[in-house]
Amino acid sequence: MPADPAAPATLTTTARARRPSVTVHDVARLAGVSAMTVSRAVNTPDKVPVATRAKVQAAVAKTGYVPNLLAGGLRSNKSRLVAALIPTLAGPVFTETAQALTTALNQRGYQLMLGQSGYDQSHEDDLLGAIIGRRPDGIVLTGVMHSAETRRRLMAAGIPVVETWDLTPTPIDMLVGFSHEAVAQAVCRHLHAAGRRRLAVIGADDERSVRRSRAFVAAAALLGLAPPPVHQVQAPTTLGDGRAGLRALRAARPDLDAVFCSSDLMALGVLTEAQALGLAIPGQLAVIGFGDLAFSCDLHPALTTVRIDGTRIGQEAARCIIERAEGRSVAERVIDIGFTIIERASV
Amino acid sequence: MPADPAAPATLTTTARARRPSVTVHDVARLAGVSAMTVSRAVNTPDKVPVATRAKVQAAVAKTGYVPNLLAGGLRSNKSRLVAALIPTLAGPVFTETAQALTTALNQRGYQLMLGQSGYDQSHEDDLLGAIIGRRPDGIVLTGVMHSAETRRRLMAAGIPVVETWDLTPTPIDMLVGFSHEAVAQAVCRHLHAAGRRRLAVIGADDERSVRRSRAFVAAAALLGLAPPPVHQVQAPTTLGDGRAGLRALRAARPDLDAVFCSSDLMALGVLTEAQALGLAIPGQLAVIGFGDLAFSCDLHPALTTVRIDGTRIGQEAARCIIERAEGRSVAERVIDIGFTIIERASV
DNA sequence: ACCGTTGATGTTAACGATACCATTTTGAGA
DNA sequence: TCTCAAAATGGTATCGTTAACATCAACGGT
Repeated sequence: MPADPAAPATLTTTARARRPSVTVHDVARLAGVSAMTVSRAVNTPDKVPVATRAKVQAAVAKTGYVPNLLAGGLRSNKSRLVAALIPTLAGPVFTETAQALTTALNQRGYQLMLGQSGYDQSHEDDLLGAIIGRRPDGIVLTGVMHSAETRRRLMAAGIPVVETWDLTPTPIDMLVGFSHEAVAQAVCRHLHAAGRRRLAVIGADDERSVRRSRAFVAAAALLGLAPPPVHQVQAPTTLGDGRAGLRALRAARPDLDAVFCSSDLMALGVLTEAQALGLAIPGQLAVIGFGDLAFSCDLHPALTTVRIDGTRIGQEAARCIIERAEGRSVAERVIDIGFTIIERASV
Repeated sequence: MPADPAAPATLTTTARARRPSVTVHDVARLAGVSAMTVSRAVNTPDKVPVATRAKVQAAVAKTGYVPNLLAGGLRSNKSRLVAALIPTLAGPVFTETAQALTTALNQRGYQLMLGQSGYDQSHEDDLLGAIIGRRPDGIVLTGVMHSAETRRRLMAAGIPVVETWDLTPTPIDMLVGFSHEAVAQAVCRHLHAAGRRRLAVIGADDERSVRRSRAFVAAAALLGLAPPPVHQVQAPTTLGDGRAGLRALRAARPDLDAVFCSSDLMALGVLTEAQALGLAIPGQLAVIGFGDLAFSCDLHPALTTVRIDGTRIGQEAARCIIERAEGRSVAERVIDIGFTIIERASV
């Protein structure tokens, strides 16, 4: 016997039925006011007398009304959406910024939309189209290296843009970051001041890390030191890369006395390898990392590293975007948040 | 001399001017077709003959047209947006899933919207309102513990929901996860089989970690072992928590021979503290973690841990949501992805 | 030559909110 | 009591797209 086609559809997950949603008009009717008043009571409660506001709120509660932000955004040209384009979520570096960004935006009623550009450039344009199509009130980018095409579209879209984690004299629009060259210089001087002379670098192959490595080598030359060998690995960096890096560097130069690692994770790798090798730190080898991840202060020995205030980057970026989204102008288009060398036990 | 007020406004970031955007109609006019044909050529190229498609594509390229997805979403009731609610981005645990989710969704033309609920419950409802207001095609939740109010609103909204990282016989809608109880049991048996008898736990105070700790204690009882002491710390867990945890546990029970840590980060803390204390691992103490983070295989000694395939969780969740968003039904509403104990050197 | 089918395209209206302007009510001051 | 500005509220049109339906041409089969 065939199943009765008139039987009620099984409850197991059928296609989403278009359910008639509750609109401002439904609420308005129930509250005995106009749709416009409902809109005002919901979005700008201050502009509505308490009595009216109460009526509307009661109606909202009773109907379970949730404003359709697609409709509102379309009409008002304000989506309350902010997009962030990051290379990857895998590295721990950007999570702090993403976290701060999300929190700061949510507090002000904005949502964060996440896009991962990857370290390759191929899909960046598709992604950008999908993002611009949603008419975000702002876009946060990581880094400053972008294809000419990307820059052009971004500027053409007229959306506020904040570039982060880097510094450039020619930002697309706004910028919150710091100088990777200055970091490398400071680290090199710090190691030199600590009496280290035979330096080396373990860096990644992403744009910003490469610039740190290069600036480190240049700074060493300026200090009259032997050119530090650079061991370069593929981003995102891992603990294993640090271990392998130390092995490789020591194979070439057994007398190294300091290593600058492009991430704390790799520095932990160096610490680990040193322990396995029975190498004393900082006695025989100084190690300095980059990023000051949460765990770095608790390592043994505690890791000396460069602290970047990723939270502040996220907060400032959010502030810039919100200012602009709400029609105010931003005085400082370029914010250099600097960095700090945190001296612990590994140097 | 005061600045001339009549000088052209400085270019520094004024409020965003409403710029007349390019619409389907502009493209249609240029291509000599109707708006509807443009829409079809853009969204369902297969349904349009090549000649027409070419005309439209040329016009799109010339005008720089970017479809307004707010408008499209409003009309078609398909936003191509998926929201993810996670406790925090800070812990490394969920990043793998978020990464996989983003990638899988982007590939199919969906965007991920991120919301951080925090470990407190207070703002969860505001956040939920903002999310539902955007009419996402799906919502991905972390964990299954949600307020009755949250569950009610979610079900009322009629949006496909995937709960992740946990198992329950009564999901809101769909679920991709594994049993924390089963993990704890397996770990306990594993340690027992390795000859360990005086076990302990360092766990976090979040719902899922607490259940692992409890199940571990229950499993120990079943094996006739002394009740393992549980050291509980606040989520998100850190390396320092692991160090402090080991110190605290050893102060109470100096003869411990195995510790189950609720995260690899804490396990690394235990390893670090053991090294500082001169405790041999695994000789004097076995350590097993949870999560199999990227670094765990490269530690010294390499960390034995429980691998959860976070990437697979993200991919399956994306698949479930997309299936439903595109009107198909999902056969398996509950997917148990299981777990694996990765045996390395620390047990 | 006729008819029904398929494929290509166009027309109209609607999704749900808010900007803009018009109207009504309120209340302070003369 | 009257006037007038400010406050409160309402009506209408519109944001840009696509669902739904309508139209028309092309074509194969009888």
